[in-house]
Amino acid sequence: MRRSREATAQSRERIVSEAAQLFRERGIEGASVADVMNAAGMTHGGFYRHFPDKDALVAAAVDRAVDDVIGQIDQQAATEGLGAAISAYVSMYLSDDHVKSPRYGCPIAALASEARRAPETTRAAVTNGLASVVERIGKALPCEPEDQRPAALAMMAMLVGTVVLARSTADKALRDELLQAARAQAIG
Amino acid sequence: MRRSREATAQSRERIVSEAAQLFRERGIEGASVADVMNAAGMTHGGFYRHFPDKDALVAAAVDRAVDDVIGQIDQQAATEGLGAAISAYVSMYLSDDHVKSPRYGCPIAALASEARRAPETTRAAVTNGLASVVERIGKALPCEPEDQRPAALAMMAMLVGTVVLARSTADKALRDELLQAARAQAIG
DNA sequence: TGTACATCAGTGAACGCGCGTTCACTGATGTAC
DNA sequence: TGTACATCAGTGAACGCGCGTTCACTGATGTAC
Repeated sequence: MRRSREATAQSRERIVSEAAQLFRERGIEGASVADVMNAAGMTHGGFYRHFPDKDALVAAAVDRAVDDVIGQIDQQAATEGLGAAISAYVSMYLSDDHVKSPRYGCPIAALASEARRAPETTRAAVTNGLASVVERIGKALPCEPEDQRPAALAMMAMLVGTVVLARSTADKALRDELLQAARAQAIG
Repeated sequence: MRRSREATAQSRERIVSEAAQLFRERGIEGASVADVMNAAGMTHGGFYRHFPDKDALVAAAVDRAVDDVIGQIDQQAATEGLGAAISAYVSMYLSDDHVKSPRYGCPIAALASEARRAPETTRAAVTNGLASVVERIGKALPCEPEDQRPAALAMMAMLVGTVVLARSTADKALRDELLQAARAQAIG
């Protein structure tokens, strides 16, 4: 049954949105096309009316996840200033909730090691997201302008590394220690 | 054809050794049992004479990779002291070679995001490796004893994060910037 | 030490399964007049 | 505005493929006497 243009656009929107969450939660290989379509309320066959293949969905989903994160930062920066927005971002990043729920969290921390073997479109989306966040962190750092970028890169590496390590270890105490150590370094 | 005890032990050794390399290079899901067995010079059927299933091989391979890394540090520490060993480790970690060749590099950076969804045995092997490296880094850091552990955790997070990010981005210039920023922060 | 037999490491075909993808089909939507 | 037809979003069965795993088989090794 053919759908209206609006309904078609909404379907695509649901597919991308669910994919952005499922890929972060289960990994790219861990979430199948059928999984995503079911989450979007459809069967798998219709997928190819929206995307040429799974790789195209992956790229769109990573783009979406990146846009969401950057959008949140920029929105808060517009009302409360960039410094407050970055502070909030770092606090969120190093929170228990973020470690526990990759679904709505940083796509880079969730997908980074799969991205290494992903097609160019996906790698480009990750690179773009990384560059955008680093740029905003840099501007918010209280140091000499020429030191902002390296400091922002090192900060981002520590954020990503902390969350990746906290998620990979089974030891709750070690997880807490990691988060606290990173907070001390990043905030205090 | 039955093999001698010695030949059997050598076969198992080759399987674990090749698995430790292939899993780091291609990921756990990216290297099949048949791939590992071929690399070890055998066909896939014989695998189950050595391991009950692939999960057991993954755990053994991660253990092996971790032991190799820790062994290198400890060996250098025995002759040149822990400080020199950790310095060399950090330099190696933040080198272009390490980013380019996960095959012989840090198993945590290579497998961390897959480890999150891996069985308990694999997670335990990763946790054990992380704890071992952090302990050694802590002892080598020139700060108050009570600050050594958090500083070591934050340092390890930055090392892992830098390499994970450098590997996931397609942008060579950004990769170089990441490594240089991390070196400046870690080494001084 | 030598012999007869049991063991088992490794082979290669076969299995079931889930995956990405294709396809014939349906029927509501969009378009042409 | 109404009608006739073409389009195409979504369904569900089917496909080929690679995976982890199983299994009958082979023949050298290990063991019992």
